[in-house]
Amino acid sequence: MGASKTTAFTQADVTVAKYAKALAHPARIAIFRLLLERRSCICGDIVEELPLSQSTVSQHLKELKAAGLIKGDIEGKKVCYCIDAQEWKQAQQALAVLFAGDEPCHTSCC
Amino acid sequence: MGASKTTAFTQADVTVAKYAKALAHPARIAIFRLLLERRSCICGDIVEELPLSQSTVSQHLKELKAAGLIKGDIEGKKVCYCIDAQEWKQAQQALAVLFAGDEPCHTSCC
DNA sequence: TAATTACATCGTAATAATGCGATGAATAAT
DNA sequence: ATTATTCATCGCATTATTACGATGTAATTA
Repeated sequence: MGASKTTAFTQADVTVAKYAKALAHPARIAIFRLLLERRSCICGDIVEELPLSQSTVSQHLKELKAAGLIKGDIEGKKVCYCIDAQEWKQAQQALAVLFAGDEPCHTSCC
Repeated sequence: MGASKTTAFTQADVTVAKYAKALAHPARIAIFRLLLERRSCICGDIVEELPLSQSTVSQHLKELKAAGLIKGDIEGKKVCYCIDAQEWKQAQQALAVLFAGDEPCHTSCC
């Protein structure tokens, strides 16, 4: 196969997995960090920060945009990317389920 | 290609991406949630909770184990899985970088 | 010992992801 | 108008992921 059985899972699990998948690549993490650090939006300067070709970076940006995590506004001939604050808050809340209990395992086995 | 250029990225970014990748599937999210809820370890009861075959679940467990997020201890003929508390704390810290600034974008473009 | 149970692994098939060069579209500069 | 810049998209090759049945392994049970 190769396609995940998204039908049979919880909507919440699918959502969390979607966000995790969007961040499941070093390049996309780097892009996201850039957009977090320089709170202001950046454009294709991202390409120069990454060891990837322009087309590859564009593709990673597309995936982040598909997940809803970032937005891209056209500014003349440049494009300005920034984090979608609302969606990112939703993502944080969805991911927060995994950060709940911080206590170790109490059973005998481990 | 198909292989990510892990060489040219920050070690931190590679690490975060590794954890995100491990959680980038609804089945693995479901497994992880199960291990969080029932704080005690579970074994192949996981298979009955998921709409996947035993071999597929075993593969997902393998990936979570490869990322270091869970451990599996053999108990007779059953195997007991649980979250690796130490590694999970490291993962939380690594992922926390993305949860830093919660202020919206201040520039003109968005 | 033989049969059963609980998992892991192998083999296979289908799909997705990664990366890049080439091309295209739109705006800015000359 | 022509050229250059910025970015997106297409096409291709390569590798990774997902899924499952079949098989193997180790421990338990009959």
